[in-house]
Amino acid sequence: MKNLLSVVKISVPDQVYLKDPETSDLGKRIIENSILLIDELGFDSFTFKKLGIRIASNESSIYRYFESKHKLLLYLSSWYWAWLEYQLVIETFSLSNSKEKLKKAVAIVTNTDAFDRDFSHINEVVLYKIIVNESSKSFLTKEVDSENKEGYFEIYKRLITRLSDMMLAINPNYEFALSLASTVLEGGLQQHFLKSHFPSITSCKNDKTPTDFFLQLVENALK
Amino acid sequence: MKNLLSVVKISVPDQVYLKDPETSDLGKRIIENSILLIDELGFDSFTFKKLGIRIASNESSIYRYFESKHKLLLYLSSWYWAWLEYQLVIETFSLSNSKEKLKKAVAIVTNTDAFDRDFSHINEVVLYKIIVNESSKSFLTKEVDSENKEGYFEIYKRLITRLSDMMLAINPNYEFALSLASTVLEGGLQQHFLKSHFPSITSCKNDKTPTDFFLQLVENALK
DNA sequence: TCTTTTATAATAGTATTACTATTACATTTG
DNA sequence: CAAATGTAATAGTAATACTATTATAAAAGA
Repeated sequence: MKNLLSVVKISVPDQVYLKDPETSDLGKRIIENSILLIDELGFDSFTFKKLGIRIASNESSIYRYFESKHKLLLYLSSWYWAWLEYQLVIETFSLSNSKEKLKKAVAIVTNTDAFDRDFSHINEVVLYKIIVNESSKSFLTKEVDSENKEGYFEIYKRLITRLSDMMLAINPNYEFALSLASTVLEGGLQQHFLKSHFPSITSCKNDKTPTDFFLQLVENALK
Repeated sequence: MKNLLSVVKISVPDQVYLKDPETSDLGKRIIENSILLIDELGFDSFTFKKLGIRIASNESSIYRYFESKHKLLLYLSSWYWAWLEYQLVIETFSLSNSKEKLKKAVAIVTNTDAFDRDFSHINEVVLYKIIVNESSKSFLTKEVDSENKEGYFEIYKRLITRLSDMMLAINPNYEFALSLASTVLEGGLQQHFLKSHFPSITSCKNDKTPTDFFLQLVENALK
């Protein structure tokens, strides 16, 4: 897996950055350490100044890459969705059975498969924690509609559409495929969050994963 | 309904406020107008200073009631969940059939019933918009765990537990009742959000409501 | 009635943060 | 080797969340 990934570059919509962070050493340090620092401090307390100190660079140098910390969050989110989409495609490509395909897809999207992959400077395990805790903040803003028009959420929407298509392949008459797909994706994040912070309102524990829950839910819904 | 509600006070955990806003005229104006202003500006751009100007009072007077704008959001969220719980209880109380009970509960929680109620100075229609767009910000913080210990999310959790119990009444062997209940509650908000901002990734339109989707989903899950 | 106490509100701040304007240095290219 | 460009640092500004202190009004007690 590592070898295969090494020739692939996850591509993020270029409207979210001013300068592609993949093109310089500083850029890569910005991405690598912003993930770690957002995880440590939470997105609200995270600032470019603090990041600057951490990477022994200057706040304003970071502004050369990202217009704001909000755009950085958009970058990280898009990167994650792109990475998930990539996994979804390659891991289901060879499967001929529609049901097996969907099962694999749900498992990937609800993140049970341990993250044994390692992609360059990006720590996917920590990035996943950020996605669980912070990703909704990327669209829960007054600017969603204009940012959506700018294409910032294309990968996210495409991922949901793919999942939805896999559901329709099993039952073309199911009329809520898109809603079920978006529910599985966000619901997966939610159940992981509940497991960590509100265990009393989730059925998921070590032996009963969010993936188990959603696999069963999807199967019954499509019957 | 109006008459019944007029003798009931929705009660919110008293840790979230410094002074109960229901006990003074200024307090009521704070609640009434914060709902309208958060809806207009979004929570991020909302400030106590702007609210002060709107209610012709001072920023610091508002700090007498709420320690921070985050606590105010916790207040508004708790109020909404308490109000939902109240509806859930009274509207399902007289129903003897478990299935009918659950159907009614899912409909209330996913908010299809038009809001024909009017509760004093609080505009529930606008408050619902705030819940859809901002409520997750009340727990997606680094302080969740400590605030959870303080009891800030009790009503929310109790609401989910109630819904879960109604599911178990129909199928006591279903092992994901809590997860399904939390998925329905948050998923309902999510689908309403998608309808407004990302219509391409939801199946819900005017004639196909989130309630329709979740009613079917829950029914199939509990079979 | 007058005084003390308490509730309520206003003034005038401070510290921090997001962000910018400008300048300096370094590297590449012709 | 000079011009152009990429990269980074300095030193700010405006706005925000929040606080310390003071003023005013209402209520309660003597």
